[in-house]
Amino acid sequence: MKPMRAQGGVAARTANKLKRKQTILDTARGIIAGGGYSTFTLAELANLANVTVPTIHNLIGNKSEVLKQLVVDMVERTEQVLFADKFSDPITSVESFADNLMDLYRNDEAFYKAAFVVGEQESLFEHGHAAGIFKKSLKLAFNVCNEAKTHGFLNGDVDTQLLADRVFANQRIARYDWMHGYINLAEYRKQMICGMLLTFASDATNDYRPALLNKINQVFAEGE
Amino acid sequence: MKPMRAQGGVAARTANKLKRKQTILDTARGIIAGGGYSTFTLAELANLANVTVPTIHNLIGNKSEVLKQLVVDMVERTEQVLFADKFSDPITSVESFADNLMDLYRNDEAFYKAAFVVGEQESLFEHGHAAGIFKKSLKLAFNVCNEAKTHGFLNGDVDTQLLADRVFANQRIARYDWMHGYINLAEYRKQMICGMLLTFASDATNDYRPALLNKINQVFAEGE
DNA sequence: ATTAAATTTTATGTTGCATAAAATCTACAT
DNA sequence: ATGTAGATTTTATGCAACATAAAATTTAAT
Repeated sequence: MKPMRAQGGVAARTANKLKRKQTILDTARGIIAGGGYSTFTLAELANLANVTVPTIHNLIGNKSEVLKQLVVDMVERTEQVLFADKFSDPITSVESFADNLMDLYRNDEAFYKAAFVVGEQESLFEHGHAAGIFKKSLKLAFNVCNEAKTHGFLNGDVDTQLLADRVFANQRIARYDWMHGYINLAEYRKQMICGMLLTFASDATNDYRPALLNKINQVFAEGE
Repeated sequence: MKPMRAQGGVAARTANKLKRKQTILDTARGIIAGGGYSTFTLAELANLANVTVPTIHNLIGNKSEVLKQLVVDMVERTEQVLFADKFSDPITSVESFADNLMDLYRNDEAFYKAAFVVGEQESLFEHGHAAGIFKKSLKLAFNVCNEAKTHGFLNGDVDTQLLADRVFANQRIARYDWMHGYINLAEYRKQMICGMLLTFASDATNDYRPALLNKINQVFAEGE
């Protein structure tokens, strides 16, 4: 009869492998957070993670793959913020969204910043991806616009999709300026809130607009 | 008496130098327009321009310098569009600004796109630079907002600087999506116009707002 | 303890940017 | 016409970073 062949420790190995992989990714995260995208090299990563470069290739893949992992991780965390609280009014929605985001980013600002830069450079935020963060965020914006219309805050003179596009766009440009180091986190919050609320103001009822503009001017003046 | 020393042909040499330099830059422009930022290497540039890599270093500088020259050239051309026509009303101003920009970019779309990507990657659009394109564009937006207020199109319930910031931001995010290949030139125009006009609508008088919203919905629906 | 498979490392290749030093060219003065 | 100083280009080389084939080592089940 054919003897049983040794199998190697498959399950245990797999677990170890995952652990080592995680160590490498954590180290990568630290490098990116510390010195930004440009200082990140496989050689340094290997060094700090106490492995060699080919090991990184073996466990994770090429440089691009390593970066992709980090961005996916970042996006997953960010997406949790997207599940917004129940809608009451645009001002509350926008403000709580902004504050949730700030709470998240404040923890590890350098990393989030760098991860967004990497995601942009590696083209990981394509608008097309149905499952991507772009589509998800846009859908959230659409829902808020829709609710705002339903609850009588808006006249409905502007196409809901158009309004949602602009609300989201105003959030993105503020993030863009933050992630490129043009503005700090506080300024990001300011511009995001002002941009989104100003967009709502364009179609707000005459009753609701003053509250929006009031809030906008108040946020704009904060810390001046 | 000390004999006159040979001087070398200084003036003629300088002229030739400029001509060769221009040839290299034009070639670089072609490469960038053709294959984008990532395909651009000094070796290929040297090859296509019929010089060697050190010559490029000698005449222009390192890779970053070459790219910078291209971007400066692009910005100069773009800035000419910024000297807007005389103000009459926000809709006309925004539309003619958009059309001027489109006319410029349509000529050599691939190059302009690539140049913006390069400028971003080489950090040439810093917000801080007083003489930079950011400050100039923002100033233009401010002037238009100011005129709009003076001419009675706006209520003046929103701080002019805040309004200008948002008008400009809406233009930038549309450009961003275009230069990264997410949207085409026609969509860039659409989003730019809708974004800017919607911003004006937030503070528009009740008399003027319908015209704005009408225009916005019309532009949004174009080509659907 | 043995063993087969998984894993890591050594050694090497490739590409791209950069520059020192040698070779060449250029335009003027005679 | 030709020599020459100085400008310009090229040859030769170095360096840094990513990538991978093949050899050496480790691992866990038997």
